[in-house]
Amino acid sequence: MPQLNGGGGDDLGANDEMISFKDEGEQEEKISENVSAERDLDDVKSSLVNESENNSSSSDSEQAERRPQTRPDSESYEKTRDYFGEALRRQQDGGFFKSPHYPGYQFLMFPDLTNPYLSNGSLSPSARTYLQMKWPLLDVPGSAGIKDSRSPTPGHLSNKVPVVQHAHHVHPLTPLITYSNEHFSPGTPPSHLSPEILDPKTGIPRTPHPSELSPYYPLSPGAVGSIAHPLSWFMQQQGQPMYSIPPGGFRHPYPTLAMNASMSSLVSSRFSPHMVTPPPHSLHQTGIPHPAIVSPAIKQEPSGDNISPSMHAKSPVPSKKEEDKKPHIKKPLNAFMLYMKEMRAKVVAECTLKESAAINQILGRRWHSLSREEQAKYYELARKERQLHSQLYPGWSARDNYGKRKKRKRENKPDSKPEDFSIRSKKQCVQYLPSEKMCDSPASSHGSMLDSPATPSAALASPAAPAPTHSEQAQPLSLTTKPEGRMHHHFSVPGKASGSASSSSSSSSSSSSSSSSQPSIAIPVGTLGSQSSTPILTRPIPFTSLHPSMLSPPSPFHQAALHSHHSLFQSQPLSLVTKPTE
DNA sequence: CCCCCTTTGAAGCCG
DNA sequence: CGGCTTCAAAGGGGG
Repeated sequence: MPQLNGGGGDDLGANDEMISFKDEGEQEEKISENVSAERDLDDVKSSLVNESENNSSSSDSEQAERRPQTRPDSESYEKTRDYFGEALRRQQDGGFFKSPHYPGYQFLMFPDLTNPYLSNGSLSPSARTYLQMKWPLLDVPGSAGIKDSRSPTPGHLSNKVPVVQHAHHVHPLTPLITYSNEHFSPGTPPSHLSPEILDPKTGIPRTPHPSELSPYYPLSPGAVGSIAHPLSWFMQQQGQPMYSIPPGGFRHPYPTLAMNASMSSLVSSRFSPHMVTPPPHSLHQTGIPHPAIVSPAIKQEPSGDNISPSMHAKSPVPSKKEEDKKPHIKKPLNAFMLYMKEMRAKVVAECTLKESAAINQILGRRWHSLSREEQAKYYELARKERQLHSQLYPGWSARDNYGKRKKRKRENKPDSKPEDFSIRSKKQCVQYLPSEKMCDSPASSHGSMLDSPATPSAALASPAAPAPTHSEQAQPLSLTTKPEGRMHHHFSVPGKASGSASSSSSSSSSSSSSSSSQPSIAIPVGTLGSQSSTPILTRPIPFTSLHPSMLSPPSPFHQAALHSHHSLFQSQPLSLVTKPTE
């Protein structure tokens, strides 16, 4: 949330833009450099591409770099191209945000299964598949095209969609939208809701039609707030409803927000009326006092009964019983996660790879390749989500989930014994990058747009607000993977970060961008070694398979840090290798 | 069966 | 205030 402040959470709009611009300018010292850097990147990339890409035509790869899409079909390419072109034009016109994103809002209404934030709400498998559809929607035209060919059309899916879950989504969303508005202070009356969305007649917020939505986006650069709505929809469509409220649970946390009804109607109309009905599992429909209270998970948390009164208080470490009872409220998704959700299916479809790790790498790359505008969208979405989340779950704090995760991933293991660590290390280094190589489109992508700065969002929310350019620069080299990324975890003790861990991690972290904890960047060998990462490729991917583009470095973005990182990268080019543990 | 892996970002915790 | 850690999604792979 602090970030919000920076961005001026409330007013996303114009200010954001301004800010973002500023950032860029401020960014470090050098805008000009950035530009040059971009060029370099392009060059580098192209060179890399050529080198790396044996199979795929270099030309393709190049193009791919410029376009976000990965291995799009020819059609998709063109579409994309057009799409971007339009975006550019619009930008030029003066509106950053004007670019039409997510044309497919229509799909938004997917029924989602359960509240995304609830752990319980896990999607059924079908749901997941379902998700795939989502991206097509979101996706830019190009992608959609692709999708069609390869995967079932969304429409089909939608049909398939189980009636079961969706109901939740619907309602939940509404709240999002409304809240998402500008600031939605908890107390904010519905009236504040963005006018755009509100129904003129009733004054009630209405769900934007897909068609309507898209327009909004482009329209108001300044009115970021307004955008929020669309975004929220967008998100949902992606697969999971952003904030779905437990079916029964809180249906009306904010009764005032009539949106629900309207929205639901929309959805229902699109999908099936049935959807509206609450699913059986809705646990506490009635019982829930606070919106914040979420129903316990249907699946995961059996106990799910109601949430103890304390819930909104957020008991940090309740007894087990309590924990069980407490619904697990998930963290709001950050920009990247949102992006992942959206794009994952696409990437998967394009690539043969199925492993999430590999896909995520690609996604990470793509993320960097996104234009700021695009990223900005996600940042905003994320911001809105956070806001919404906060409203929905006022008492919730991220810490509530600490320790809840199954096991804390890495660290937990018994601790930071060196042994453990070594173990872990073995896998880390592996690069999952898919052999498909093409899958990920390279970076520069819209590059053309890149110049334009400012990600509003960046300014707003994301601290990182990255300038894509930087990242790109780094990319080329980055073959490396991040070795250490998780290494620290080993060291650190699960419960609390162990000091030792920190130290070790620090090395990595240092390399890493400022904001991001993870060091995605390649670290100097020495450092790595300390961490132990042994780069063993557990799943070795043939080099050939790897594309440079895919490998892009992690997150360079972050302003100042970037530069430094940047240098690092160069110095240390690939680490694919890894070094043996210390 | 569960965790790991991987990505970025946000938030929390700790010093 | 800075650094480090945890968690969010996702799904094949591995133990």
